[in-house]
Formats: sequence, C-alpha cells, structure tokens
Amino acid sequence: MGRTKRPRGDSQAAVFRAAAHEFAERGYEAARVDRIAQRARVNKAMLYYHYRSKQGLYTEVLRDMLRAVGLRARTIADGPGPAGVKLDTWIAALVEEAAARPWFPPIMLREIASGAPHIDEATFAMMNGVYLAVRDVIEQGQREGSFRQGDPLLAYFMILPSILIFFARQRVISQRKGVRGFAAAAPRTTDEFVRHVQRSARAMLRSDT
Amino acid sequence: MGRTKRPRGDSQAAVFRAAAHEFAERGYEAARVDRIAQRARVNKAMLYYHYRSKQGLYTEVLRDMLRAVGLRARTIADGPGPAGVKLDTWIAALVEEAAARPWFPPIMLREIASGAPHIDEATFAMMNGVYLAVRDVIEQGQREGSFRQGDPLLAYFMILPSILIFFARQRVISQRKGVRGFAAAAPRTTDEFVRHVQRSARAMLRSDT
DNA sequence: GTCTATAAATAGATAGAC
DNA sequence: GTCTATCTATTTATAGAC
Repeated sequence: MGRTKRPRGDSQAAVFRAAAHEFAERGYEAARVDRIAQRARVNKAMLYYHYRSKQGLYTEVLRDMLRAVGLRARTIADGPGPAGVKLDTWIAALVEEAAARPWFPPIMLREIASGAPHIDEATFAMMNGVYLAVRDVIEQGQREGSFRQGDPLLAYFMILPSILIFFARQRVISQRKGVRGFAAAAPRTTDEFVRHVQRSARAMLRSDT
Repeated sequence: MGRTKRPRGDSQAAVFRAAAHEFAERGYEAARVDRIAQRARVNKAMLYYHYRSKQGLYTEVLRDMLRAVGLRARTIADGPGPAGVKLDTWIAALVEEAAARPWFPPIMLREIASGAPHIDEATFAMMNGVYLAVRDVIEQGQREGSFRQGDPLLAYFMILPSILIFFARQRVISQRKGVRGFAAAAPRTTDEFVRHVQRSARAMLRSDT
C-alpha cells in the first residue's frame, strides 16, 4: 500500500543516509556503527531498532540503490530503439543515478572489486540484474550487426567501472594536493564526461564493417 | 648490496605472501593479523618482529607490487616505438604482473575504488607513477596523431580497471553458482583476454581521421 | 629468532528505563 | 520511539621468557 521499502520515519531516514555515506567513504568493514549513529544524530540503539544489524543496514542501502539502477537499466533494455541509442541512454541514466545517490558509485565499485562477499543471494541477484539488462542491449546490437561479437561481460566491465570510478574519485580528490598527475583529474562537466564515455563505448563496440 | 627491500628470511617471506593473499581476499580493514600469521604458519609475534604493524605490512605489500608494475610501465613509456604498440605492450605486461602476483589486481582495485586512504604519500606517488607512464604513452599517441585528443586519465580508467576486475574476479568466481549471467564470465584464455583489451583500447583511442 | 601470555582498546549488539 | 549503561567478543599490539 502506501508502504514502501524506502525509509519512512524521520530518524530512520537519517540513519539510512548517514549509513550510506559512511559505507561509501570507508567500505563495509571499516564503517563504524557508532559513527553512523553520530552522523545521523540519533542514538546508536535507534539504529538497531530500525535495522537489525550493521549487515542489515548495509543490505538496505545496497538494495535501495540496486533497485533504482536495475529498474532503469531494465526499462531501457526492454524499450524500443537501436542498441547504440540504448547504450547511450543507459550511460546517461547511470550518471543521473550517481548524482542522485552519491554513495552509489563507491559502494558498487567496492562490491564489484571484492566479488560481493557480504551480500545475500537476493541482493546479489539484483546486482546481477543490472548486468543482465546491459547484456541484453549489447546482444541486441550484435544481432543488429552494429556491435561486434564478443563477451558482453567484458564490455560491461570496461564501461561501468570507469563511470563508477569517475564519481567515486570526486569525493576524495583535492585531499591529495601534493601529487602531480592524479590531481589533473580535470573538473570537467558531467555532460562532457557522459559524452566521452558514450563515444568510447561506441568506438569499443562498433563492428568493423 | 645483496640487500634488497624484498623479503629475505624464510619466515619473513612466508608472512609477506600470507599477508598479500589475506589483504587481497578481504581488504585491509577486514584482514586479520591472526589469520595472516596462521596462514604463514608462524607465530603472530614474528609478524610484528619483521614488520612494525599491520599497516607497515600492508605498505610493504603495496610497494612491492607498485614498484614492479611501475618499473615496467616506465620502461615501456621511455622505450622506442609507436604509441599503439607501447599501449599493447603495457596491457600485456600488466597481465603478466597479475599472473606473477595474484594479489595485485584485487588490492590495487580496492585502492583505486577507495581513493587510497591508508596509503602514505611515498606509496601513493608510486601508484601515481604507474598512471604517469601510461599518460606519457597516450600523450605520445596524441602528438603522433594516432590517438584522439582527450584526458588520458579517462582512458586510463577505462583500461586498467577492466584488467584488474577480470583477474580479481577469477579468485571469487565459481562460488556463486546459483546466479545466471555473472557465472557466464567465460573461462577464456589469458591470451584471448589480452587481445580483446588491446583491441578495445585501440578502438577507443583511435583518432577518427 | 621464536614463543606464551596478556594488555589495552574497540567493536557490534542488547537490556531495560522512560 | 528514544536514551543510558553495559556486556561480550574480538582485535591489534607488546612484554618478556627462552
């Protein structure tokens, strides 16, 4: 009914957001329950009142973002249009999600990097769903002849991480001033970045014919 | 002299390797000193005898791998040849390093994902050095006209993570049998994978002329 | 160099009053 | 729903014998 899985109450939403940021900045293991409560300006016991455990809280954060991203990816994949356009749309959508949930890129990146060890099967399936949608688009392009043959997973893992890293890095840049090079991560506009990834992805996938 | 920074004694080398694997599998925060000692089949006190702390041990593991990878990247960048060939060579070299040090991909991937929070300046500079070498190659290609213009960092972050993820995932694949799709990460040969990345990178960077 | 025993700090989690 | 106080287990790290 009016009830959704999203955080409802005041303190619950505060805990959720504080946790999302804490997990994003430090990763699951390094995240501290005390710090989450502190950031949410609620008592630690409230955290356990709303969520069963640190793990449960983390799972909620994961599912919330995977649900949003997975839904968009699936909608695009099942919609009309040529594969090239769908891929562009997916890239743009992903960037929008990263803007709406700043904790999404670092968290998802770590999960990919780690092989998702502290994720239950259902949540893992949601993460997999994001890939499956993109896979469908790539396979469509291969059927249409616009994309070259090859394992879609490899293409997926060339496109997705670069987007995640770009946004994950924006959180930590400017702390390492002394070092040349990495500091050169140009503060380009988001639009410019989106177009760059879209062009790179298309070039990478374009069939040679 | 005969003294290098590499682990020397028997137990020290054992600790080093055990730590490398533990850090790779779990990440710095989740890694347990007790487990490292156990895996190395030495007493925990030995670990602190050879290395000052968990952090110190982690730093040694990081430096060892960044030294090796950075040296190869720099050698390639400063050597002769067109940029396209250099890029291919770097990709192949990176894969070789990943084979020689299986802990390298997961660890480096996590550091990139996290913005390298538990890394001292000197070690961070080594990590940066890997990028700077690749940047030089890309800029050479841009001068030569074979690579199109654009921030080398963006290209770097499309190539490197895909390689790291491919190898990092090989460690954890086959544990998640129930889930379709991700399981489809084809057990292709390393050579095949190298050629795929090389072709993708070239296509991505090729100037349109 | 190697080990036992233990310190000291901190973590996640809960009991129970309000 | 909210808070205080606290339990219990675990973790990094070290002292000190051999």
